[in-house]
Amino acid sequence: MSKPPRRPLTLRDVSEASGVSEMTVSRVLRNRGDVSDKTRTRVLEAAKMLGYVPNKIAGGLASQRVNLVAVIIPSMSNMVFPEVMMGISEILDDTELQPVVGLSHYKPEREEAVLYEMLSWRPSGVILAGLEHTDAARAMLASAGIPIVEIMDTDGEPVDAMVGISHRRAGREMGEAIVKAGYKRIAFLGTKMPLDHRARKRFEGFTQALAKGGLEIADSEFYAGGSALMKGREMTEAVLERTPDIDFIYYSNDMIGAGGLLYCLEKQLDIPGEIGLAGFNGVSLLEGLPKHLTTMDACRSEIGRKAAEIIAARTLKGAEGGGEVVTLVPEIIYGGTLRNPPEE
Amino acid sequence: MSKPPRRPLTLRDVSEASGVSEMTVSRVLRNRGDVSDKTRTRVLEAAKMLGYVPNKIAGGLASQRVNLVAVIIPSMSNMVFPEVMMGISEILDDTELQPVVGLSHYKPEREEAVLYEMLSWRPSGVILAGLEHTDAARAMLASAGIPIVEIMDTDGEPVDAMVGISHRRAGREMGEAIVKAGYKRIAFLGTKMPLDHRARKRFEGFTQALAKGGLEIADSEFYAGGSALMKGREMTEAVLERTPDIDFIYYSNDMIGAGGLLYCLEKQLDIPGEIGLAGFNGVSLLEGLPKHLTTMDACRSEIGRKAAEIIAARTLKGAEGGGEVVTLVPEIIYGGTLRNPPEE
DNA sequence: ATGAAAGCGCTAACAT
DNA sequence: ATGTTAGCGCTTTCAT
Repeated sequence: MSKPPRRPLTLRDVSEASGVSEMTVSRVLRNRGDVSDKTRTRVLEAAKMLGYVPNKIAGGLASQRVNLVAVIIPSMSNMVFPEVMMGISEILDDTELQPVVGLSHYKPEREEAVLYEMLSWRPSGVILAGLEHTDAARAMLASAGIPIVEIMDTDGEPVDAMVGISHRRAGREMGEAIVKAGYKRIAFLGTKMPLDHRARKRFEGFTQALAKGGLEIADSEFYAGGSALMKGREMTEAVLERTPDIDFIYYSNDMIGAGGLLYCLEKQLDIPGEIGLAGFNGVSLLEGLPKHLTTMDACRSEIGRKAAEIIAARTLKGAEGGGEVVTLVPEIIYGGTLRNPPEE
Repeated sequence: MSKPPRRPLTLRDVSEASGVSEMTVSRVLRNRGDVSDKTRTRVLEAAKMLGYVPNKIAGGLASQRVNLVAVIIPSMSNMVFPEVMMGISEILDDTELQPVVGLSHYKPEREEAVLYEMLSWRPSGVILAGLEHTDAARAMLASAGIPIVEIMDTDGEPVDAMVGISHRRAGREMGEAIVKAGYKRIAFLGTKMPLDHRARKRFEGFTQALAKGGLEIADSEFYAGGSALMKGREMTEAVLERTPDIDFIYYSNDMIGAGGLLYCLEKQLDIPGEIGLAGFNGVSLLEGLPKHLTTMDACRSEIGRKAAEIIAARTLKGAEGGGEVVTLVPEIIYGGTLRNPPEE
């Protein structure tokens, strides 16, 4: 029952309490170098008794190494980035590295500020979403002298390494499948986010595939904010009223897709005959809906894992590396809202 | 187009480039102390040109102050903690403080390890979920010498400050509302998590309220893992088959509640007449379902905001404080799945 | 308004 | 296996 110390404990305190030099205490606490079992035990006991917590600020300064990995993502609010985080943690949990997360809210200037802040902690590596950044951010990344992995998207030039999928291709493939299934009057529903480059690239790939099939987007609608499920429902209703002959709706994410699906089920529309639906992401959250939405897996946890592996390999194994490119290939997950192609 | 420096830049580099002492450069970069406009401009230009990023490791060691707030939560996977995080960020964004998140995965030992790791960075404060921790964790918290705010739950004794709701009371009030509405055969569906103390307390309060009304839980089911929406559906089906006279189901979270709601709608059950349903959390994610689930707001972002305010006030305004207790009172959100009490 | 010196708590490098 | 010394890059404090 000793009262809490006013001054935080230092190595010196443990050194004095155990009668061992600071250096040896440091070695014990870090499991580095040869220390006799007897000394080790004594030090550990003293440290525990005092309630000593090492000061990584001082340690980092002295060793010039900080086991932090900066992770910068746009948001936490739609489950895709939390899943990426889980993939990252899964790998880093087996190492000494620790992820530290920062949010950009899809704003490049904010991303730049967060990056600056994080780099000032001298992390061992940086993982950040997307290939589009401010010039200043790219400059900081390029001169940071640590592994940089840009994730999610591979349609562009990375500063260093990149891990992701081609969203252009993802949109194109879904477009091709829809065209092939014989749908003609196709609508697109998405988010109103000029800065969501990945959604934009999917949209581009999608329209491109339709064009190749001689089709154009028959209608489209974009939203911002609010409950995605409800927005999906509302936008679907709006589009179907405005353009009644729509026979397919491609949603830019599964959540609004689910809202649309629920709406169509309620209206007793024949899915996928009368109307087909598809989303994007493969959100397992939504398993359990009355009917499964056809969608495309964005390989989120795999992306997190690969990115973390690159950082870990270069940081810990001293592998030289640099410029790694990992392109994952998403596949359509058929869920019963996209009909089979007509027989030849 | 200068090539990236091998050695990270230091204050000295900026000092030399600008012809101003390190000390003055430091003052400019921190906006502290009097510096002439001329000097300031010169320093800022030099720093920008070189691409200098301050070293907070060194700064933190020298100043003995680190603007980090450690936040330890169980998980990111169910939207409740991300919402708490948003509340925290909302407040801290207006200050110099920065949140750093660690996850405990509902394991006390893991929480202890994460806490130790975070305390070793000497944060300005700690926010952590729940009042139940290992003895070692409580000891660390008690002797850390910084503001500690335990959040979510107020049914217990905090180490220092606490902000949350009484889950016991939340469960009791929902139980009372259900009893008052005249339901008699009441089931409970929840997660199989002995370490989720808040769910346990809600359950306790709930059974207590039923007991006061002369009722007992008629059936119950618990799940672990998997898609909550689907589990809600499956468990609802199981319970209704096993105990067909069930007239109310209380779900421990809105996600499984939504799954149950979708199942009941599909089976064309009369809600809330034939069967009533209620959840917990007030997840706006689910607005857009064909029928709204009656639930209870857990005040998540408000909890985050209040907790951050306590840390900010004590850290920045030097307010002495200590032991603040903020008890928020959640209210039932009626959504059409709980019938009105019978007329007297 | 600016500068010089000392030192934050730890670890690398070099003894012994 | 253990100890000693010299910083790591900044900020504090005290001068000027």
